[in-house]
Amino acid sequence: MRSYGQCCALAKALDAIGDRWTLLIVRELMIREACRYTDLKNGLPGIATNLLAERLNEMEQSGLVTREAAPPPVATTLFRLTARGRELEPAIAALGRWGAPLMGNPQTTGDEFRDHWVALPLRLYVRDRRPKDAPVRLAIRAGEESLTLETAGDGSVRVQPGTSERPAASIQGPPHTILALLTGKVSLASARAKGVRFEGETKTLERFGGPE
Amino acid sequence: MRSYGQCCALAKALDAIGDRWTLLIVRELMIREACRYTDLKNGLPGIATNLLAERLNEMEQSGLVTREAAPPPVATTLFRLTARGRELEPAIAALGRWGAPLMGNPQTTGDEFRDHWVALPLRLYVRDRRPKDAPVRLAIRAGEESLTLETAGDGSVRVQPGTSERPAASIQGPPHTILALLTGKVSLASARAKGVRFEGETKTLERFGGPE
DNA sequence: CGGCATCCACAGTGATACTG
DNA sequence: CAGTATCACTGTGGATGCCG
Repeated sequence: MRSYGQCCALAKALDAIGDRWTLLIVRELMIREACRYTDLKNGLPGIATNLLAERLNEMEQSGLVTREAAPPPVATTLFRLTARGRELEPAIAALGRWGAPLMGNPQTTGDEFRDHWVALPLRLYVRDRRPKDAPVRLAIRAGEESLTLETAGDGSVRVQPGTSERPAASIQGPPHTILALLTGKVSLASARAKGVRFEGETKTLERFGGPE
Repeated sequence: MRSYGQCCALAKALDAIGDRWTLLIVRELMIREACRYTDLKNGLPGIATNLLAERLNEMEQSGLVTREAAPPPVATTLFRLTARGRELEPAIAALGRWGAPLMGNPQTTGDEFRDHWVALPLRLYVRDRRPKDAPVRLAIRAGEESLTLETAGDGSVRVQPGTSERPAASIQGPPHTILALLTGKVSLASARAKGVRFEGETKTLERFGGPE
């Protein structure tokens, strides 16, 4: 994109990440840590393959992304965010908070949905209300996506792709109902009515909540 | 712009404000409160007039901006942010923080600069370290722009365009040196060496600082 | 002068096809 | 799998014109 050519921090940020698709690529890499080209393409429905390639090159140039050749078992290139790229998290959180009211039901809007997208709001909005208690691990199966949520000890939670070993509890169901349950927007009873299956100590659930 | 068509809060936010120039228009309105078309055009060097008109229409449609006919002394349309538009402040702050390291010296980069732009970082980054003390008003003349900075009582500061009545102190000089002085990045002595003139109680200055 | 609308050259985008 | 190539289309920037 053309630079705005303005000596302003916001304009400079937009010069770097204001291009179409760029912030969504950051979103994918923030969720998945290391991605193959094809993972990115699947996680970004609607992107043209030439644009994805072009953006990845630009983002590598500007120090947001690194490209590494994975050893034989994988034998492909992996894309990762750099530290500088991960520093976009507060901006993405703020934009996501602002954009949340604009989301409609994907059934009626026809919007694309990917189960793994729920990892981002989980990471950004779910708080550990008792950070000093013993750490807890939660197994989540949101749609077809398996995630592990664990308390980080500072009030935040870590969300990793994959299944967990010996979780304190497990939740399975539609992604956005799981999110609503863990941020305290719906009760366990009404989440169950919407298809959520919860196994384990109920009071594990009380440990989690939304912001503030 | 085309919608991403994704059921994701970030994608929805970008659908609304991801267009080129849109966030910079929000920046202008956040600094100036009420703007004429021409004020916006002057504050956004490089924008084509048709694009400014088009963006303002889109932003009015999507509820970010209102247009009001000012009464006879002014006799022109004024553009303002709606409450929803002002809610973008955290996102703009986060992006600005991220973009700040990318700013170079406008002398060498050839970037455009407007004195009033400094009001945004002043408002976002300058903190009142003793919110419980009596409120204080500071007269600032950054380049050719007159601003009033006053403590809000909650640790933040308000920054308004225009001159102040009976300020506790006054600062005059190059915009970014004034910003560096008020966020505590440079001492009064070295700010003076860079062309800042400060009048009033020196300890007024100690009341202010950057984030954290 | 303030607030656009119109026109044009060109850069960015999206769909598809093709390749090592 | 990880792209590159092609091409129609849309968005952008610059200039200019119009109207109260």
